[in-house]
Amino acid sequence: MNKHILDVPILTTRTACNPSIRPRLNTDEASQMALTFKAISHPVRLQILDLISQGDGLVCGCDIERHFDLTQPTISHHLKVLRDAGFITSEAQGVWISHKVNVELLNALRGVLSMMENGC
Amino acid sequence: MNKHILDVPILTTRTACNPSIRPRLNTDEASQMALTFKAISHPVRLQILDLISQGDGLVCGCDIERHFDLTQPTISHHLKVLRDAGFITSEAQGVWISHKVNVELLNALRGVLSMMENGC
DNA sequence: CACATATATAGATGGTTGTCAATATAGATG
DNA sequence: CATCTATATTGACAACCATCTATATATGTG
Repeated sequence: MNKHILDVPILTTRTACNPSIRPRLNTDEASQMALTFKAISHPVRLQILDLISQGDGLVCGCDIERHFDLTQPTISHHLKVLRDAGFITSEAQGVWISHKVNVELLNALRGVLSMMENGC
Repeated sequence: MNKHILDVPILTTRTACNPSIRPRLNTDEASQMALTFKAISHPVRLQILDLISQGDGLVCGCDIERHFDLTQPTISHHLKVLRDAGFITSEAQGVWISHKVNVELLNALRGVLSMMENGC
């Protein structure tokens, strides 16, 4: 039961240890998904997402900047990365712009991780 | 109800739009988590993880290489990244090394995403 | 023991990313 | 309208990353 599939006689010239596995993610899907994960693969962006998720749709850039030792353009850049990847939506409210988390995307990512757990 | 918290009189010199939000992730936690997400922020590594998750602990490197147009050292590198981040464990089984997915880590990541959804 | 196969390591290189300073835009208000 | 505040854009630079080629290690087999 703990033996490798190659313990079976090989007929082809090219060895095939476990020929039964097939990619479920095609290249395009995997690339898209990688871009999505990349957007939250930065400590500052994770913390920004953390902050925004607590704000009930009422968090502006200046609320965020206050928590970091980074310049305004850098925070603006990170917000853009999160927005472009679909993690947040931003809406102008007079002078400031309020941000909120896109719950659907986070939920979809949880589904992907779940698939990798089950193997099916 | 849809008004910003700054609609309240300001007493300090520095404006505070939404002073109530606080980071729940400290810098170390966020950095660690970012490294973890970074490991799956690459299309090839996502596809490798996908393949390994289907193999029931019986997938070797050669099973993986076959699915990509990449050299063996490159696949070996990606496997190392996944292993170092804790996504897979690898066990020598004679000539080959069989890989399996670390379900606990995937589950923990789902918990993080869940926290970002709820805001609590 | 010689050789084939699976995997790892080292070093080089081109591409991407995070950050900053400087500047621009645009809404609100005295 | 002049000014302040919030945000975006641009361009530069250093750090990091993915990939390759070449080579090494180690296990199994004739």
